[in-house]
Amino acid sequence: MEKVLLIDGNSIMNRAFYGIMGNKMLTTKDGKYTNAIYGFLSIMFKNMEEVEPTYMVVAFDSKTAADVRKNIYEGYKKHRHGMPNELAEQMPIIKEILNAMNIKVVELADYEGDDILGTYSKKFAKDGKDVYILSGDRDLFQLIEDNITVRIPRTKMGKTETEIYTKAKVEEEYGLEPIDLIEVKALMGDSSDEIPGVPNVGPKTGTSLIKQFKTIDNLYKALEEGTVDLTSKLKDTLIKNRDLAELSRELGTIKINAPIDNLEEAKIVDWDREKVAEIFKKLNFNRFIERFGLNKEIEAKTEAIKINVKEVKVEDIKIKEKLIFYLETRESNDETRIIKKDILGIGIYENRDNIIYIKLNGNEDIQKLKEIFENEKINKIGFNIKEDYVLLKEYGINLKGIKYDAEVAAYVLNPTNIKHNIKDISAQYLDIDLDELIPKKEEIQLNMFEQVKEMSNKDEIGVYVYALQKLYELTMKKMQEEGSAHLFDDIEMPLVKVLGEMQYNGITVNKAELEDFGKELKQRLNNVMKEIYDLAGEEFNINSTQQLGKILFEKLKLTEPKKNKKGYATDVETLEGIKEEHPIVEKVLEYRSLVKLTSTYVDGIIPYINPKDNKIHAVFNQTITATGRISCTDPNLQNLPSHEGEGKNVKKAFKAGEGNIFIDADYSQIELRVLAHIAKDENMIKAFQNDEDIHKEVASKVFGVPINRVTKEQRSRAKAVNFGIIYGITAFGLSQQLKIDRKQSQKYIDNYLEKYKGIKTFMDDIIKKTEELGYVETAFGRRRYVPELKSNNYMVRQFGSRVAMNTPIQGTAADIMKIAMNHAYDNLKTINAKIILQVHDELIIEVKEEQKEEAKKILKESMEKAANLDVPLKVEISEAKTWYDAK
DNA sequence: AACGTCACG
DNA sequence: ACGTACGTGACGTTG
Repeated sequence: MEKVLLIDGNSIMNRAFYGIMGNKMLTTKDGKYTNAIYGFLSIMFKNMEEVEPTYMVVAFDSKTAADVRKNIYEGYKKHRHGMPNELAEQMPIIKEILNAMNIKVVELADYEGDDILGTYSKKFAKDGKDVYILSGDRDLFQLIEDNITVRIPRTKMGKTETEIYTKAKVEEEYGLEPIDLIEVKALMGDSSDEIPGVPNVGPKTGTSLIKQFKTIDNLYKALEEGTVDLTSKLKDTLIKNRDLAELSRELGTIKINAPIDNLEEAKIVDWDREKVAEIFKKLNFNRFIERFGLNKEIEAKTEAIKINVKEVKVEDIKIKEKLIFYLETRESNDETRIIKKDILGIGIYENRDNIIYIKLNGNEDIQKLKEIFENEKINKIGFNIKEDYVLLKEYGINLKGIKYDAEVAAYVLNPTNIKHNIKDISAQYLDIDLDELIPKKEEIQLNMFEQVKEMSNKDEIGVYVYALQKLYELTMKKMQEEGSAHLFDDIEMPLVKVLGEMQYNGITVNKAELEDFGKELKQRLNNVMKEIYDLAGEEFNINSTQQLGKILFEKLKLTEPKKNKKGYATDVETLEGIKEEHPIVEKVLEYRSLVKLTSTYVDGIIPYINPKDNKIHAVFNQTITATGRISCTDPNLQNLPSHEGEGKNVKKAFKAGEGNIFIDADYSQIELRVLAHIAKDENMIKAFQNDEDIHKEVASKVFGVPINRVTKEQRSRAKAVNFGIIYGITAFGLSQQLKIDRKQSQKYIDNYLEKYKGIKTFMDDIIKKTEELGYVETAFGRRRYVPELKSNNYMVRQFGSRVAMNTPIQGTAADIMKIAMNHAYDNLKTINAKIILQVHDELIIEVKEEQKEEAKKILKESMEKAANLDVPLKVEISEAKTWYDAK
């Protein structure tokens, strides 16, 4: 007899997610969860082997399926929380796999998975087939008949077993026929689905009633006739709750009338093996690939895109309009270099049939490409071109015509993606595993006879330029579709060379001065350390928060703060709170600030001073932050001390070169101005148009005092509120910041949003919009996806809404600064002034003293005209010989 | 590798 | 009843 396997998709995915593969969280290379998919397939394959079906259906709940029963009874599955994201993201993939296997997947708007299975099972059974239902849910037992069985997977000692429920087994276990289970459930209810049932009737009473009366209709008929021998209490409850019983029966009855006609569609046919192989490969399901012999399909696919790389001599290269290139490099130990790499060769994509590799033997060969690199008309297309720019600059070559950078493109498409190499980006956007296209190195060596030594990776480089070309086509199109082409072409790509310049230019640091400062700090550090040991009565590692916590809170018994996750909290805030209790606390704070200074800002920075030019060439990253800001590393010059008295001295060692001077330009209140503009808030726009002190202005409105009566204290509180607004304010956050109670801070917020109505509207609207679209945008079309807003975790959702509020503000400000940098770079070229640093709203250039006035004018104008907002952009300018003195 | 801490906008 | 302001990078300790 023909056999039918019906699978409860949601139930089995759930089982697989939570239990069956639970101990190891399987993920793909890019961190996507696959454990439920893997578990589902394992269970499915096992059951296919055991059942040997000729028909198969997998049923899933549609999003709105439960609504039908909810309309009957609003409590139905009311508190059922949605599946966790880690599981939800696996659902579309399992469906994709089933489709590739040509297994019938059914999802119907008004029917839950159970109803679909119910309908199929009855229809197939009527057709004379043996039906096997695979589910983790015992509710399905009501469907069991002579030729319908239910199979429940169970884990036992790490092994998956199947429990088989036939009609006989149900009768043995429940003492009832399967169909009777509907009636029992109607009486006893079901807490997991939130089916009410009759109060005080549990499985025992329910079962015995149904054994006696068979159905609840019979039961009630008997009750009406008074021919029942039950306790009066039970009789009363049953009579009183007849509605509930009948309602529960309706809810708990699996429907068998879903609109399904064509059973033949469920007939098993061959897989689309190529598709299945591709998906398994992507998911790293190597055991399944092995088991089903899918290697052939995978090999066939990679064979189809085999890449032939031709080696060409540098003299023979001719490039007309675009250079799609990838530099082959090797680590260099030369301490005087900025990019510590040597160029070994270059890969160039001419067309699909001409993928070229050129071996470059030293500077002489590299210079032969100078004309091409410096020809502005030849569009440069590459990967992480900023580094190429600096590297080539060290070879005396000015890379021009930078058109497209795949890393930057990937960043524009999704700034929260943390992929920064061509392999990962290709895997993501092209669905190609570059490693598979690169021939194994051993093979090369076999064919290379004696030239093993200077072995080049020509094939690898060839694969990279092949991928580059593909990425170029695909991502440019994608950016156009998404409306971010302008951001990419006119803001991000021109910025590549500016950031390269900044790194190449560097900033002069007086090493001796910094070392002297370090010596002084270390002496003081020693003294403070001894004092702490004295006060503690023992030596310990003050850097260890654990040891420090023990000393402070166990040995010295200082008031223990509530804050502790793993041990005691010992951060500034906590220590400030117990400063009065013991003199050691103040010493610890001093120690901390001295350690920070020496380790991060003196000892941490000195190794980065280039011995050849006495400069630090910090790296400015363009593809890191979620909002579009630039970040800085090796070392980070964007967080040198500048508020705290002592630490500021570090900046004294940062000096303009001989005969030069720094010009420091600062955007005044750029984020609040951006907020005023995008929120179109009348009051705030007016304040900026009149060039008023915005914090004072806000204080006046929030505290209801005339502007000339605002106290310092009020202004400073208003300033904190302004910051809070930008971050996506919470009453708690503000209360912490201002050390006031929540009610008070809530009042400030309410007042603020009452006075600045436009901002209130903006905040509400942007959250709604972000939720709808799944992403939020800056004024220049930079997108940030905010999946957090769809989380089932309240905290995560709250975070998502703050992100939705903050990103357009911080991000638009970042966009404006980038535009300003591009303009400044272009406009300052004529007077040979160099941009050397950017600190988010601050830009520092270095220029010959004679040209400082002109430089100031150009810089100020470039920044103030960067964007045309409803409020003016204001820039404050200063000049100084050291960074310390700037501002 | 993750956490705590602290420096910046 | 829960645990919160946004965005970074670097250091040292600890597992």
